[in-house]
This record gives sequence, C-alpha cells and structure tokens, in this order.
Amino acid sequence: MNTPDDDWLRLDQQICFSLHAASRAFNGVYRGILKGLGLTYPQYLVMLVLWEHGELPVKKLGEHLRLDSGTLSPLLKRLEAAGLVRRERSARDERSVEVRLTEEGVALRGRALQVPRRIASSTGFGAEEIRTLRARLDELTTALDAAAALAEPQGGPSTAAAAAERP
Amino acid sequence: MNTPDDDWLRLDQQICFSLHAASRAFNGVYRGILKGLGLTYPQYLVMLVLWEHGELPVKKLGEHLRLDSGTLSPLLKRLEAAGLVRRERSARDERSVEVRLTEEGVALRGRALQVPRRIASSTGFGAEEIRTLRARLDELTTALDAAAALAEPQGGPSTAAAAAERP
DNA sequence: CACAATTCAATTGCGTGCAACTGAATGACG
DNA sequence: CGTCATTCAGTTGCACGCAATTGAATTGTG
Repeated sequence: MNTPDDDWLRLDQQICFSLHAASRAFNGVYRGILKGLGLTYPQYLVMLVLWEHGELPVKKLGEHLRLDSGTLSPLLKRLEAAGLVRRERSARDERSVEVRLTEEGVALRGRALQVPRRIASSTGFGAEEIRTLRARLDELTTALDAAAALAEPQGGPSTAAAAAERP
Repeated sequence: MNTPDDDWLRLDQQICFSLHAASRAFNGVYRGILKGLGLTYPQYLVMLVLWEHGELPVKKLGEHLRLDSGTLSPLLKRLEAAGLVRRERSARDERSVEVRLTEEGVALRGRALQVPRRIASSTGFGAEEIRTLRARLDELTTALDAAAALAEPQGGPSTAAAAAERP
C-alpha cells in the first residue's frame, strides 16, 4: 500500500514521462523519414514555417516555433551551409536578419510533401484523434507556459505576489 | 484554398509541433521547480526510478526510461559527483554497473515529494484528464516505436519485407 | 578447452534547447 | 541633441539524446 504522496509521485512520473517518451518517439520516426531529405526534425519544422510564410526575420521564426536565437542561429547556419536558405541583414533595421528560401529550399518542398502521410500512417491514429490530442497538448502548453511565467520571478507559484519588481 | 497535400502539411505540423512544444513547456516548468533540488528534469526521472526500485544496473535504468548508456553514463556521473548515487561494478557480472542511492540521495526524496503537486497545479488538469492524456500518449509512443523499428532495417516502411538480413 | 558472437558500459561526435552574456542598432526621453 | 534603455542576432557554456565505436566480460558453440 502507498501513502498519498507515493501515489502522486507515481502519477507524476506517468504524465511527464509519457510526454517525454512520446516526443522522443516522434523524433525518432521523423529522423528516419527525414534522413532522405538531409534534414533533422527541428530543421524540418523551420522549413515548414518558411514554406508557409516565405520570408521571415529570425525573431518571427522564433515566435512561431517558440525557439530563441541561441537555438536558431546555429541551426540556420547549417541550413544555409546546406544551400536551403539565405540570411541577409534587413535594410530597414540592421539588427534584424531576414531568412529567405533559396530555389533549392523551395524545391525541397516537393519532396517533403510525402512526409506527413508517412508520419500519419506511423501513428495509426485517425485525423479526428489527432485533432483532439493536439488540442489537449496545446491547452497543456498554454497552461504550463503561464505557470512558468508566474514561477519565474521568484520561488513559490502558490503565492502570486509576483508584481512590482522594478527599481 | 489549399491542395490536399497542403492540408496534410498543415495538420502534420500541428501534431508533431504541439507535442514538441508541450514537452519543452513541461521541461521548463520542471526546470524551475527542480532548481531548488539541484536536479535537471532527466536527472529527476532517474531519481524517480531509483526511489521506486532502490538499486538498479544501468541497463535496467535505461529500459525503464528508454535511454541508452550514451545518455545515462554522463548523467549518472553528474549525479555521483553531486553525491546522490554511487556506481559500483557488479561482482557477479563485471560488465554491469550497479547504481545505488546514497543516504543523501534517499534523503532528497523527502524534498521531492512536493514536486508532483506543484506540477499538477501548473497543468490545471484534473487527475482523470491526465490519465486519459497519458494513455493516448502511450499508445502513440508504442505505435511510433513499432513504426521506427520497421523502418530502420531499410528504406520503405510500406513494404514490410524486413526479415532475413543475416549473412 | 578454444574461439566466435553477444552483452554491457563508456566514449566520441553532432545537433538541439536554454540561460547568460556580448555587441550593434534602434527608440525613448529629457 | 545626447544619453539611456530596449531590441535583436550571435556566441558561449552546459546538459541531454542518439548514432557509432571501443573495449572488456560473458555466453554459446564446436
């Protein structure tokens, strides 16, 4: 028999670990399928955004993907070295860097069109199941991000006295 | 208007990206809460397994967590440097390394008992919702692992002639 | 018993992911 | 107009996560 604390420890392990494992499993399947395109999974996500929006500054790319420049800068350098994107400092704002697809990058989209079908068949899930799961995960992400934002200023997220930290 | 291929590309981005984002969001919340314990999120998962099973060889630890020695070896070295675990080569099988909690490692469990509650409150999800979500994610992981195993031997997962690869 | 195949942990190399910092460019404010 | 704060990309440092390899120990087989 377990104490209530033990039960919580167990349940906790299940949730966070299940998510962790599912994410890595997805990553593994993508790895195998994307190998033929010469892309990693995060690189594929970047290409998806670029295929959809065309040309974007690094900042906007980061907002779409929830990634910062610390992750994107080296990743984009690799995509540029692979000849898929170009990076050019914006003329209007010299701080900003525009990321733009090359012809090669645009052409890769044709070969990438088969990827989603192969992934979907790997999951064995139907479109409706996937939609539901996605919605739940997005709720979860929103809630977690909000909690992290609250917890960041100081230690305890229970006491929400997290304002007035300006000098 | 979009072609069916475009729709698939969109849907695909939603699923994989939602999972990716949720996993990182979880990671962020754990990072904040575990900072006080001096643990990272994967290190916390290792400690959870050890608190539950006591003493384990690296191999078994890897099976519980779906991680290999390439990830666990340096992680366990850090836990050892932090004084939470000891690693000793097994007497019966010199290849195996037993990972065992130190007194300090056992004591840390007391402080970790509050973690699950804080995480659960961060999600805003009820126990039942969490259970359902976990079950879906585990189904997903199982399906994806099976697909990856099929795809690994050669290129196409559609033709399942992936036997007889022995010389 | 000898020899080959297997198992196990560790190491190396690469690509994220994130915190912290740097440095340049821009904007705000007196 | 000049200073100060903010914004943006890049870099550094650290910790996974995984493929591939190494090397030692064990097991299986003849």
